[in-house]
Amino acid sequence: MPSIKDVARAAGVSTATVSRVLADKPYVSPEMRRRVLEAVERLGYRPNLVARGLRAQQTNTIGLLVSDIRNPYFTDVSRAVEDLAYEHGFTLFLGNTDENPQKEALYLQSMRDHNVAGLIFSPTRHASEHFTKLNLTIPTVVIDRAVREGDVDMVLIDNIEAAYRLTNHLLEQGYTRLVGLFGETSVTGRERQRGFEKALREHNLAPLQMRFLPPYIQAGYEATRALLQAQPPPDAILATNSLLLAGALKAIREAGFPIPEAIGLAGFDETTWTPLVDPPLTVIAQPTYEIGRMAMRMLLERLENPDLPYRQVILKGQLLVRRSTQRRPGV
Amino acid sequence: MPSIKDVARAAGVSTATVSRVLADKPYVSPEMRRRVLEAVERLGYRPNLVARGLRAQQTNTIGLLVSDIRNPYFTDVSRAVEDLAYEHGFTLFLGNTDENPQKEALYLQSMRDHNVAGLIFSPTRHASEHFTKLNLTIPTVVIDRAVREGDVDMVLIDNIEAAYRLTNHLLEQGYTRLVGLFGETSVTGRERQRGFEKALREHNLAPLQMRFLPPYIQAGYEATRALLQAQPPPDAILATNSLLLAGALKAIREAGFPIPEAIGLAGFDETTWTPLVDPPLTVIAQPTYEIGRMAMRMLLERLENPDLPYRQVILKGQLLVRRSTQRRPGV
DNA sequence: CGAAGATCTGTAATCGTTTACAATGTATAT
DNA sequence: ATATACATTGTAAACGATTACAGATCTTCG
Repeated sequence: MPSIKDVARAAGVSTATVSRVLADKPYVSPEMRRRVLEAVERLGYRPNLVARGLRAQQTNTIGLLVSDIRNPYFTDVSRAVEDLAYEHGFTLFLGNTDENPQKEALYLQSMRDHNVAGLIFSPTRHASEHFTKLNLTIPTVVIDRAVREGDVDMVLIDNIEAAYRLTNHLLEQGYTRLVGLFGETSVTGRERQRGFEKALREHNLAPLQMRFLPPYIQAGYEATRALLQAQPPPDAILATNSLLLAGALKAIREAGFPIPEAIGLAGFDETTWTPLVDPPLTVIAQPTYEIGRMAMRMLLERLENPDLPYRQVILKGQLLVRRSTQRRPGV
Repeated sequence: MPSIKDVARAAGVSTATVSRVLADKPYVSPEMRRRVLEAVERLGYRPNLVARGLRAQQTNTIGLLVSDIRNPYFTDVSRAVEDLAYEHGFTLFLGNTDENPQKEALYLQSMRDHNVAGLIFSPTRHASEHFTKLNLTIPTVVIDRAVREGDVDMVLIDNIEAAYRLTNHLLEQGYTRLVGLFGETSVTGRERQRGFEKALREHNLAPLQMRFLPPYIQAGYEATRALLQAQPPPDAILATNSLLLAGALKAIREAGFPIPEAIGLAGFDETTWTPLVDPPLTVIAQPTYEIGRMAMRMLLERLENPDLPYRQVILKGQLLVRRSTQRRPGV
């Protein structure tokens, strides 16, 4: 692997000149430029980004920390972040925190140790104290979950409103014995619960049951299975992420309750399968790609201009009504 | 951010001693060790990985290059890779190549420029010549697609056999007018086609149609829509990845053909939704997590011991028979 | 013609580590 | 007591880039 010294020697110039040519600095004669470029070409020289990162005290990398890349929401977000990062010459560090504060802390450490230029991050519910210390140093955009302390930009959706809207839709369809399944690990779950309860309260109803669950299909499945045993059973289930939703669907199917007649099912997050299952599912679609894009754009802007005021962008989810909740009122 | 010099000063020792303590080298007196650790603790010192990477001429990073992280296959693989990387103190660079040889080449460059310790990589069909040059330098494990040249380890599944098995299953169920949808961008598609044709040939049948398509749901949807217009229409469709499979399902649904009676549907890749759609889909499940784990394990072993002979691990897919192909023969 | 300024190039310091080597002191063997 | 080995610590040179500074040359203009 040739270094800048090799190029300098081959071109018969100093390393300073090579560096200047490559950085397109002024005050380089055409002749020197020609010779340097020729040598670069001939040797196949590529600047060592590690060395550059050390000297410049900043790298062209950004860290993306999510709870689990397999969650379709984060898959899409990551893809958007990567696209924009690629376009701007940044490389992406990826980490899964599994909603584990300790893992989160270790990854935050690691990102700082690698001297990333910026961070896009979905913090766990008890965002580690490590985080608040860190975001003073590293420009950070928080996604998916609001965070109180710390100077950060945020990209969120209005969870309360979205859950409220979805719940209202169920109520309008005539469902009355509602059950809510929420994620237990992030504030997102809490917020969606608030929207759920608010809608019920306005209809003078109370939730039949509410469960806070870890983000696994299995958890949604087991909880739903248990809930369906109740007398009377719920007549609608709202699952606030795609994993719980998949689990709920599986349980309802197995128990043999016809959807949407005996029981309505609605949830969060549009995925490949929500329109393909039987029946197609009513969901709140989050603009995942747009969230990722916006987060990365805000990060780039802050890197450009660190004195920008901190911003909080709230995007709106979209209600996609499908057959899983299409029951005539009063049936 | 304190550097090793600050620690040295605070502890009243040289930087060499600090480094030795932190690296657990022998020949350090207990007293020095105590003082250094105390200073490290007090200052909150963390070694700068960029500087270390420069000096050591190797980093604790590895690159993961896939065509699209949103493909559930790669999502799962990446998660497995990340898990193992995390356990071993490696950080992951992620890149999407979009099956675009130019993007692939740029990312390979970038990974080398960052001096990654190793690479896990699913090459496009015309793996860039850049790749063969590169893998002489960087230990590489190729996944999903076999590659002829270059010294690399590989983790694959036996695509010919898997497609053969799946096709045979369709034939045993009495389907005779088979259509195959294959990925056009990787050798994987070609191999699966070979297995498909082999099974048909052995039954003295010929494929009704074969299509090579880009890896998008939309592509599978449009192709299937067109194919269903034929007279006579196909009575079974085999789609060799989850995206084409989703598209095919959507098209068949819309056209109103009952599955599995009028038309059988089978494909590759187990996902969240394949057992949940109507009807549940027969697929070849690839051991995605195991593939990622194995790839990372092989990479770690090679980093440990560069002189290992190159290995090719072939895992077997699992045939999951579900309702979408369950037709009594002769109906 | 000479001074001032602009242009071009190189020397050497620097970023934060690790480590070869040298220097010093201490214990052990003869 | 002397030679030898070993233990402990520090000095300084790398790793590969960028850049402040200075020196050299060339223009320009009064």
